Amino acid sequence: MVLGIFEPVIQPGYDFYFFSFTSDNMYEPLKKYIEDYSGEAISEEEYEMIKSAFTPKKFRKKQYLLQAGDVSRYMAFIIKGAVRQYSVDDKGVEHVIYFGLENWWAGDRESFTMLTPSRYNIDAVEDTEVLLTTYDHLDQLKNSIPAIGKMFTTMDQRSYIATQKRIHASISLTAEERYQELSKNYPALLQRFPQNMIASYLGISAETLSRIRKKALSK
Amino acid sequence: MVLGIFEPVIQPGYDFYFFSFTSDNMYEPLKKYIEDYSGEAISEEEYEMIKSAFTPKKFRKKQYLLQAGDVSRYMAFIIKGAVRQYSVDDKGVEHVIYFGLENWWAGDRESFTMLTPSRYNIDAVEDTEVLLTTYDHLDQLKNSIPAIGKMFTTMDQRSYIATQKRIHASISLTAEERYQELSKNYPALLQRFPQNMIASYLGISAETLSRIRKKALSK
DNA sequence: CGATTCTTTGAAAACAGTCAATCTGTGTGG
DNA sequence: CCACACAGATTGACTGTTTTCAAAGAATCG
Repeated sequence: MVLGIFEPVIQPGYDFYFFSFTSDNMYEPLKKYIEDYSGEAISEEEYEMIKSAFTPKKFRKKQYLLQAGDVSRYMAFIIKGAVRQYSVDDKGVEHVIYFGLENWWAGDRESFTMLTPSRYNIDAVEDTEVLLTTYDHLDQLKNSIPAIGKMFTTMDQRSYIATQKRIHASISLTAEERYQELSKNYPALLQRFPQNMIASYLGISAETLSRIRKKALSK
Repeated sequence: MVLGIFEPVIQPGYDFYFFSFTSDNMYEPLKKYIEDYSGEAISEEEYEMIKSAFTPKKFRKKQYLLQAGDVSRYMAFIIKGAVRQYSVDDKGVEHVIYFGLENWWAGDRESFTMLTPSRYNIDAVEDTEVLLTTYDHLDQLKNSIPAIGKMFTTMDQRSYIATQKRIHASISLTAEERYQELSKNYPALLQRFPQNMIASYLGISAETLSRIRKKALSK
C-alpha cells in the first residue's frame, strides 16, 4: 500500500488527505516510549535522529492505514486516536485481530519485515495522528542508537507473551470469561471501540456479546 | 523448577534420572539452526563457546521439563523427541498451547525472561534429548557472538508472526478449518502427538476432533 | 432532522461439549 | 507367551451454548 506520505501523488481509489502539522512536543510520547522500553535515556542528538526518521500524518476516521494485498511499508506510532487491524473472510465477515490506541504501534509486522502482501486491513476507528517510519529508517536507527534495538527486543518479547496469553485465553476460556479478562486488563478498549468490533476481537458474534453484557449487568 | 542438571541433588517429588551422554555431532543441529536463523556462519571458536554454554540432558516419556509454579530457568533446544506445553485449569482440564519437535525450542519465554513462576507445564511426550542453557549463558553468548543476537531477533519475529496467525485462525476459522490448516502446515504434529492433545491444541474436545476426522475421511 | 450505524431482543437451527459405553492397540507382569 | 490393565479413540444420546436471521430500538453524525 502507498500511504502517500513520501509520494507526491494521491493514489486513485484512496481517500487520503494531507494536513501539514508539527509541534515541538509531538515526538515526546515516542521518546518516552523508547526510554521506557529500552531502559535507557535518549540524548539530544539521538532525539534529533529519531525525529528525522519519523513523519507525522493524520488519518480520518474510517481511513485505511493499510489495505489487504498491499505491502505494509510503514510502521505507525500512534500519537492520538484509535485503529484496528482485521481480515475479511470469503463471506465478507471482518475479524479484528488487533486494537491500537495512543502509544501503541500499528502496522503488519509480517508484511513489514518480509515485504509480503498483507492479509490484513488497518483503519482508523477515530481521527488518528501517527508518526510513520520505514524499514530503512528503522534499520538505520537500530544501528546507530542502541536503545532502539533494546526497545524492539522488549517489544518483541512482550508482544510474543501477549499473543501467547491470548491464544491461551482463546482455547481455555469461555466467551464470557474472555470478555471479563478483556474488561479487566484493557478497560480502555471497551470505551473506545464499538461492541461489534470487540465481539469480533473476542471471536464471538455481536449478539452474543450483547447478551453477555446484559447478564453481567444483572449481577 | 529445578531441572537437576546443575544441581547435584534430585528434588523430592521429581522423577529425574541422569544419564551422561555426549557425542561429537550432537551439537550440530543447534549450530545449523543458529546459522539458518542468523544468516551467518559460526566459526570454530564460536562453536566451542556455544557447546560449553549448552548441556545435554535426556528426559523420559511423561517426565516434566517444567512444572507450573516453578520458574523456567532453562531454555531447551530439542535434539530428538517431542514435548508439549500446557496449562491445567480449575477443573483439572489440560490445555495444550505449544508442541515441540526436533530443532524447536522448549521453555516458557515469559517465565524465563521475567523470572516469574510459570503458568505452564512442559513434559516429554516421547523420550526426548535436549540441549539446555541458562539465561546467563545465553546473555553471554548474545554479547560475544553477533549471530546469536540475530538468531533471536529472527526467532522473535517468526514466533510473533506464528502466534498472530494462530490467533487469527482461532477467531476466524471453524474447528474443522483449523484442523485442516494444522494438517496442511504441520502434518508431523498429527503423527507424533495423540489426538486428545491435538484436540486440546485446537481448542476442541477429543470427541469433536474424532468426528471431524471421520467426516474428512469420507470425502 | 434524517440517515446511517450500532445495539438489543426473540426464536429457531447449527454446533460443540459432556457423559457413558465400547472398541482398539500397546505394553506389562505373571 | 498369554492375560490383563491402561491409554487412547470412537460412537451415540443428550445438553447447553453460540450462531443466524429478522426486526425493532437507540445512538451518532452530518
